[in-house]
Amino acid sequence: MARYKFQGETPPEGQEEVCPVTYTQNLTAGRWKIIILWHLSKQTRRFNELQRLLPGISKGILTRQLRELEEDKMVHREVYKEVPPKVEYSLTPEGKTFIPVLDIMGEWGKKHMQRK
Amino acid sequence: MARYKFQGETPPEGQEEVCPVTYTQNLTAGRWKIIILWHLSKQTRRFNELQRLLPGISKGILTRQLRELEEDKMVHREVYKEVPPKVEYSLTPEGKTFIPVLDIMGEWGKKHMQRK
DNA sequence: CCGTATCCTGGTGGATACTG
DNA sequence: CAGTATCCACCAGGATACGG
Repeated sequence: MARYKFQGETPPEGQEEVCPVTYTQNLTAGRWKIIILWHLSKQTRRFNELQRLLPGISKGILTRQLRELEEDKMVHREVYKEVPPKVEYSLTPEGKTFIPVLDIMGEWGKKHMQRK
Repeated sequence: MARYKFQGETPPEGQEEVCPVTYTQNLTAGRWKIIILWHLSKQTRRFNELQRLLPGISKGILTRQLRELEEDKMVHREVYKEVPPKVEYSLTPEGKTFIPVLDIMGEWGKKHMQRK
C-alpha cells in the first residue's frame, strides 16, 4: 500500500500499533489519489475519461495510481473483452465507505481556502 | 504550504480552481503532520515531548514539519523567554476546526485496518 | 532545551516511446 | 483504447554535527 512508511511500520518494541489516522492519510497519499477517488465517487469512469479529468497526468502515472488504489481495495477495475478495449473504474464497497471522509475533507478545505 | 503540487496550482487555462479535497490532503501530506496534529489535538506539547511521542523523528525533521504547519496556520508556537528555553506547540483556532476531520479519518482507518 | 546548517539518498512523479 | 517499459529529476525525509 502506502508509499510513506508510517508510525509503527517498524515499531520500536512493544509498540505494535499503527495510528489509524496516519494509516488513512497514507492510503491517499499519492499525488492524484484523492482526486481520483473523488471523481469515482461521482460516477464510474473509463481510463481515458479519467485522464481527461486530470489535466497533466500521464498514462503511466494514472495507471500506477489506479493500481495502488486497487491493491488497497479502494477501486475496482472492470475489463470488458472488446475491441477496442474498454476498462471501467469504480469504487469498491469499501471505497464507498470512504466517501464521507472525502466529503468532510472537501468541506473543510473549502472553508479553509477562503480564509486565505 | 504543501510539498506536492496539486490540481490547479499551474492551471491549464481558464481552470483556475483548486480541488478542496486535494487542498486538504496537501496540507497534511508531510510524513509526520497528521500524527502531530493528532497529538496537539489532545493537548499542548513542548518540543521534546513531541519528539518523544514520535519515535524515530529527528529534531531537524520535527522542526520542519512544525514550521510548515505554522505557516499553514494550523499550529501555534509559543516561546517562553526562559533559561533553559521552553517552547509550546498547540493548535490554532483554525487548527482546531480540523479535529472533526482527524476524527473521521481515524474512525475510518480503524475499521479499514481491521478488514485485513 | 530547542533548535540550525549540511549533506546525502530513496522514492515518487513525470516524459517518452512502444504495444496488444 | 488502455495500457507497458525505461529512464530521469527532484525534493522531502533523514543523519549528523554544531550553536544560543
